[in-house]
Amino acid sequence: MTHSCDHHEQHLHHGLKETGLNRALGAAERRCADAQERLTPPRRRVLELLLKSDAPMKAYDLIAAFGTEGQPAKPPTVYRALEFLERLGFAHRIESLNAYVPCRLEGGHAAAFLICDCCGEAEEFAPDFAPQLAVAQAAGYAVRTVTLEARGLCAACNAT
Amino acid sequence: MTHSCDHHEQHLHHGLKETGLNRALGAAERRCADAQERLTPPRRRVLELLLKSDAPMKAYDLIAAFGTEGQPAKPPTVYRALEFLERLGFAHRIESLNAYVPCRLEGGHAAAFLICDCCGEAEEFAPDFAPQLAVAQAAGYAVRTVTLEARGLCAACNAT
DNA sequence: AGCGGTAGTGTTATGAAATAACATAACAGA
DNA sequence: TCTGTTATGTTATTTCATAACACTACCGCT
Repeated sequence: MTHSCDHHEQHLHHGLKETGLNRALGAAERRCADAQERLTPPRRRVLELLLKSDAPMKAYDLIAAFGTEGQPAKPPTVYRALEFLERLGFAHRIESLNAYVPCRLEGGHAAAFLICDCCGEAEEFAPDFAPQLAVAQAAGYAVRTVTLEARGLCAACNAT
Repeated sequence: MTHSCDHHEQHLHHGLKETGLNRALGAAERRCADAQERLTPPRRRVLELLLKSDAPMKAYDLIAAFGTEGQPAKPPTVYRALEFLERLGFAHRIESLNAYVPCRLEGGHAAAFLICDCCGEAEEFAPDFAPQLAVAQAAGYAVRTVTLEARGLCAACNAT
């Protein structure tokens, strides 16, 4: 993912290294087992790439990075893995960027993001959708999923 | 826009007919004049198509419907018009659908939608983002725009 | 072990969404 | 009228996503 600022260093998510990565992948394995789902090699690989990344990744970034020797994946391979990861709550799609991030939160799975238009970072937070759900209820809607994307400048980029 | 249900009749937004359409376009003209902007023919045409539609329209729906004698527009024509309409607050993009709707609200311009996955209708509402903005503030984010999209079933589709 | 169903993958091709780049035209102000 | 700016027309390309179909791996059954 690109970023137009020059102070990328100060930012929060630096992609996981060995230890944290293995822990996260292990946790995913376990949650798959619990759900009677399989974290197959391509799915695991895509999750790994997302976890390693500092910022949201585009589908074609993942496609390019997929192979360990530089060979790209075929698009459906990655899109199918992303679909799975989203379904299990391991990843989220950021609609306004056409990009994907690994889920950084524990329990809940409604997705909400603070997205920095300068450095490209996307910070996930646990949203409180109470007022919006009240509106939905008043309108008779049965809500299945809610996503919220707030665009602006992160603290570091705003300071510069 | 497509819809999978068979009770499309009961729904709320039926696209504007002559009178309402002219009123809405006139209002847009006036707001442009106030803002020292120009509602040029292609911009006006795209806004007209959005206002007439029952449901969110895809960019290529607009491209196809643009010419009065069936000739399509060129993509940049429509995309530029949409960019303008969004900038002036006359239209919104629904990210999770890659589609556009005319703004149905008066004052505020943060966009929030209840989207029916069955019939394809998108109902705009005036969001109260207080809890989310509190989170943003705590994180030091300077928020520029917020969009919220709630997917589910509208009252009519849920009943069936 | 052998069988059959379901879920997952590989592959080719194509479709849908959006923009780059550059030429031309319309308009407002000096 | 000249000039800068904003908008449009046009060609081509890039980016994003999925359809369709053949093949394979795995699970539960008898």
